[in-house]
Amino acid sequence: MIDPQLLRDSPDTLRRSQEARGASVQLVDQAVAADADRRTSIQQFEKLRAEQNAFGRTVASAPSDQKRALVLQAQALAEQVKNAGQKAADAEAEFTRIVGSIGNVTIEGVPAGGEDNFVTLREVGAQATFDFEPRDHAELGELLGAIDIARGVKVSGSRFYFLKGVGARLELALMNMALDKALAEGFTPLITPTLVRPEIMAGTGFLGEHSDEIYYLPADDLYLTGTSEVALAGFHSDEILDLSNGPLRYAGWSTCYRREAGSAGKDNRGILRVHQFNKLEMFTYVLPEDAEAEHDRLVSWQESMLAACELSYRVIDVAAGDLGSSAARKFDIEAWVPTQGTYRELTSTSNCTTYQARRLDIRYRTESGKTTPVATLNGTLATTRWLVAILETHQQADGSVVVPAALRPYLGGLEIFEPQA
RNA sequence: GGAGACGUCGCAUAGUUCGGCCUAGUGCACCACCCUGCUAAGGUGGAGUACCCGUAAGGGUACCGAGGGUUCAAAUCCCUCCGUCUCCGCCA
Repeated sequence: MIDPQLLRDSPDTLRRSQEARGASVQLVDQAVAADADRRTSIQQFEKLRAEQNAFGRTVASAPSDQKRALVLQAQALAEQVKNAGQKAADAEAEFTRIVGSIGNVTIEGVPAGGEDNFVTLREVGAQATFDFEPRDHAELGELLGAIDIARGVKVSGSRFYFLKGVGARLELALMNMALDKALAEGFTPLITPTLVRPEIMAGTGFLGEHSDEIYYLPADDLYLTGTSEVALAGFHSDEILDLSNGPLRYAGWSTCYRREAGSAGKDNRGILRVHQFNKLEMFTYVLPEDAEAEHDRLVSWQESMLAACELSYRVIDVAAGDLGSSAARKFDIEAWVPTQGTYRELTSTSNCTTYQARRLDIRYRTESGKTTPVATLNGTLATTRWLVAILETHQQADGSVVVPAALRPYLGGLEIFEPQA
C-alpha cells in the first residue's frame, strides 16, 4: 500500500508514477475523493458514538423509574450510531480498495514503459563461443543423466522433471554455495513453509495481478507459494522491529510452485520454465533511507554468484510497466544462454520500499518513538534455472561439462560431468 | 482422529459467576524526577497500538486472539473461525 500521506500531500508524484507504469492515473483522483469521503464519515460516526457512550453512563446511573424513558431515547441513538458505523466501514473499505490498487511509487530513474523498455546497466563476461554445434541444456541433461524430462512428465505432467545424478548434485551444490555466500554476508538462513494462508498471500501482493499463477488448495484454503518471498515477508508481519543494529537479513530456501498459466507454448523445452523448482532467496528489512544502498548490495551479491559460476550476464533496470505492484525498482540479472543466443533471467531483485511493509504492518521505532513502516527488499541468490546456463556455457564437444571451480568443493571435488555410456 | 482446558494493555496475573461502579485493577520490568553516603530500599509521576479533528496544547473513537450477533449498553452472553496447552489413539 502506498503512503496515504503522500496521497494528500503530493498526488502529482503518484500520478507521474502511475503514468510511467502505464497504469490508471485516474485512480489517484478516485483515491483522493475516497479519502475525503472516508474522513467525513468517520467523523460523523465518532461524534455519534461519543454521544452514545455518554448517554449510556446516564442510563446506567439513572433511578429505575426514569430508566424506561431513557432507554427509549437510547434506542433511537443506537440506530443512528449503527447506520453511521456502517457508512464509515463502507467508506473505509472503498478507500482501501482504491488505494490498494495503486502501485508503489517508482524511484527516480526507473525507465518508463513496458517490458521492452528496460535499460541495460552493464554486460559482464564474454559470451561463450564454441567450435562445434553446442547442445541445449535438455540434451546435455539427458546425455549426462542429469535431467529426466520424460519421466517427470510421466509422473506429474508437462513442465515437471527429475533432477538425477550430477543434476541433483549440481542443484544442491549451487544452493549450498549460495547459502555459504549468504552466511558470509550475515544472513540468517530460513527454510520456509510453502503453504500459506490467504491473508499472507494477499499481504505480499500476489493475489492481485498474479492470482492465476498460484496453486490453491480449496480443501484447506491454503496457497502454494511461488517464492519464499511470501513466507519471508510474512515472517515479521504485525511486528515492530529493532533495526538499530543494522538490517535484518534472511536467506530463505524453499521449493517454489508456479502454474505458468498463460505461458502455454513458451519455453516448453527443458527446465527453463517449470511448475516446481528450488530457490534461495534473500530478503532484507531495512530503514527506508537505506533501501537504495541495500538494493545495490543485493545486486552485487547476486553478481558475485554469477561470477562464481563463470557465466556471462547483463544487469538490467526493469521498466516501470514491468514491475510488480509492490516494487519501486527492480534489477534483473540475465545470463547468456548460448543455444538461445539471448539473455535469460536468472535473478531478480526488487526494492519494495515501504509498500509491502505497510500492507503487512511491519514497522520500526524512530528516535522520537513513533512507529513507521520499514522498507523490504528481496532478491534471488540461486535457482534451478541456473543449471540451464551453467550446463550450456561450460559444455565441451563430447557432451561433457566442466564444473566451474567455485562449485567443485560442493561436488566433492568433481571437475567434470561426463556423458553416460 | 477422540476428549478437555485456555487466549486480558511488554511479561505475569485479577476481572467473565449475575452485562452498566472496567475510562480494564495489581505485581514485575521500563522512563523521568525526588529522597537516601555508597551493588539496596523508598516516594511521586509517566508510559500501549491505530485512526479522526487540531499549527499546537489538547480532544475524540476503536482495540481484552479474529470476525459476526444479541442489547440502550459486551472483556463479560450467543455463533463461527484462528491459535496454544493437556490426555488418549494413530503414524513417521
